[in-house]
Amino acid sequence: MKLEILTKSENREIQNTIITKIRDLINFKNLEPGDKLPSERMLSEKFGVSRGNVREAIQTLEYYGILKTIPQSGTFVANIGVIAMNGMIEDILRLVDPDFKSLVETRILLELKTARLAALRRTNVDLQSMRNALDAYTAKVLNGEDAVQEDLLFHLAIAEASGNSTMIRLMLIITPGILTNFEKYHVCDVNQAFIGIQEHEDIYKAIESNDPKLAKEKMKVHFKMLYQYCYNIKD
Amino acid sequence: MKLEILTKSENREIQNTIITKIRDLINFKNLEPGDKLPSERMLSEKFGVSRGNVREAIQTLEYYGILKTIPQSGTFVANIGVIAMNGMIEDILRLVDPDFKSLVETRILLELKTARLAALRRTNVDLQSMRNALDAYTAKVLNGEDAVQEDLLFHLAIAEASGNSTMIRLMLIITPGILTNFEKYHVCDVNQAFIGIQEHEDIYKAIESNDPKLAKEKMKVHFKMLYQYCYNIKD
DNA sequence: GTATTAAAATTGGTTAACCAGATTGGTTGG
DNA sequence: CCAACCAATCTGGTTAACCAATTTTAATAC
Repeated sequence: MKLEILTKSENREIQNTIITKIRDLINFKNLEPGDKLPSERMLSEKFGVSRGNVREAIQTLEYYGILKTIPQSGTFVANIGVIAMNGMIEDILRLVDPDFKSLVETRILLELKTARLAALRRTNVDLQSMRNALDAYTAKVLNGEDAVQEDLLFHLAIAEASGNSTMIRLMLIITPGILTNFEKYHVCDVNQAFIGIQEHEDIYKAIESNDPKLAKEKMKVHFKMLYQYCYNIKD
Repeated sequence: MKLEILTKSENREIQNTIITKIRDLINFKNLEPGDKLPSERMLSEKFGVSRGNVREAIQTLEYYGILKTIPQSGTFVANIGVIAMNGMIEDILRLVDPDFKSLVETRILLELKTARLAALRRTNVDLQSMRNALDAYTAKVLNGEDAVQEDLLFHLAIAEASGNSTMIRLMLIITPGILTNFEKYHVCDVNQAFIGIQEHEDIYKAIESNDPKLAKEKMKVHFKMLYQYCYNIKD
């Protein structure tokens, strides 16, 4: 049998076809929540793909809460109806690699909220880790060095201080895409870094003094440049 | 050798220890962005765990953009510095299963925004799929049936109409947790469903007439109950 | 005929062996 | 002395065989 290395997108295409087939199977067989899917081996044979591929597709659907596998027992349709399932799978299949614009738009949305929440909920420990990140950032900028990492850490510290575990998780999820695109489009500018010091200080002070409105406002100012830049990128 | 089935949390604990060890290794060996990690086989031997566990940990770190593996070549430290890396890994290790409160808080945040964006960007196709979901929802409610699925589809259709692929992705990611907790806490109430029809109609009309402010406002009304309910849950 | 129990088949999970491409080091021909 | 080439080795990716727990089936005792 011929073996070949699959690119990410090729592999994804296979996953999507398998997901489609699993969906069709559930619909055709009228499987209801709680019903058992055929075993991985049967599916791999029926679909003409390796069992590994089937497992991967199942894991994806499990990630989005559509299937539920129980060890030594089977894979089951989760407790959401067929209608919701079909709708969600449709969206999952349509998922594309995120574009820069949507990433920035989402990041700004998230961070305006985390800044606000941080001002309401920050503990002294949160405040200290924000202070540390901020000091490290300032030191590097004043020394003329690149400080993207310290910048990132400051923003993550704010997310931590927001006390919202889901938002932290979402921030971490979108961070790789943000970093990649920052590099690609050379967003970071040395000039901006200097301005950034004051902007960061303003945000910090607002959060320190428990002023949610001001914190959000200062974060908005901080993102103004980025916002404009992002909306000037060609679609 | 004894084999045993690991629970999800046990497996996660192993992953976290391996991630920690990889982080320590990078720090101790002063690996810089672009440097190559030892091979999976060497790591599995050095850490005393199976190669599969090592691969899983590497995949996690790759998911968050910290490592980058190239087939038939090796695993490399991604192009983010050690400082950012340490900060991010710390957050990743701290990640916990999301609590209901943070999920709802985040969902409301996201949906207020998607409603607004949908009012600005919706195409006629978007409008039609929203209409379909809405009609299905109304029909079921009027028939006295449970309509949680149709409700979900309507909200997903709005997210689609927002034209922001990242927000769609994040919505899908938090949806399983939302559904699980809705069941657990019996959030959905038949009384609310009737009110929901009008609220959904209001949101739809606002998006149809390209009124972002109104769309956000109507979405806020729609979430008012949920918001209060969520803040009354014990921490 | 029914309940009980044991054995056989089926399940998802795991692992060790294997694959082809990439890398590396040394060798050879110019 | 250097460039080109080749074979040995190392890499992540893949697969087939294996494991234990479960479920089903069949046989047996009552």
